[in-house]
Amino acid sequence: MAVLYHHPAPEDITLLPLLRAVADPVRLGIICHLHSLGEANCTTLLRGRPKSSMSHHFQVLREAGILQTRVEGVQHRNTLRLDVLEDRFPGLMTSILRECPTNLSEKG
Amino acid sequence: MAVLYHHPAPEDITLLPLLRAVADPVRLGIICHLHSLGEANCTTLLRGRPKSSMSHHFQVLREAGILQTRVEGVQHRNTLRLDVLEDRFPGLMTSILRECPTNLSEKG
DNA sequence: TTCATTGTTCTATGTTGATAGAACAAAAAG
DNA sequence: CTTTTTGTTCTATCAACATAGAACAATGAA
Repeated sequence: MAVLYHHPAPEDITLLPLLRAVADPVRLGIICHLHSLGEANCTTLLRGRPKSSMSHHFQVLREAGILQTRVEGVQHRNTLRLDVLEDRFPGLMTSILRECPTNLSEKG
Repeated sequence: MAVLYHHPAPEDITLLPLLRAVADPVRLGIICHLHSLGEANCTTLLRGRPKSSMSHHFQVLREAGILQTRVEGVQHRNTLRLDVLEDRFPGLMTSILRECPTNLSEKG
């Protein structure tokens, strides 16, 4: 897993890929959970889904510039890049996060 | 064309369909053009695309609550529902419209 | 009525992308 | 070294959706 993640620079984050990434129920869920948890690894957010699926979604979010991944031992910890996103597209993430269900623990 | 359009009520506009609708290059283009033109019919925004495709995209935008269509004679005039959207998802459309190319006439 | 314009509906096609199993890779623990 | 945990990569499959042609419907003009 000595994977070298590529996190796009702020200038390279563009609207369309970002909207595409966000326009998916699973990924929207990931975003909301990351927002409430602050940081989380892939396995934490599986809900019966296969790891390969989640890994895919994290990759999409990463390449869209929405989250960044930090390797710590065996785990890959993910965080939202809120500052960067707010700087790049003011108000966008805020308006999306506002729609997150308040009680995320209902399903885990 | 005595089509009865269904425009969802503000409460029935939900985030995921809205994001889905917006996460498409053609529809993003339509949105930007509508924003700069104020109002436009389908044919005005064709750029070599078949009418059926555009009609489809307008339908998606309409059902997502992004625009409303007003029939005037043979033409169907479309407008963004900015007030409703701003009320429902504050800041979202604003942050998207901010990314519209300033010179929309480059390609039409 | 006849024709032109506008846009929808129907249908088919093709492409993109989500899902998921299996094999693999890396790190830490035993 | 072996095992366990974590997550990626590869591959295949399936579903959703964009594209587009053709026929149709409605309005207005000639």
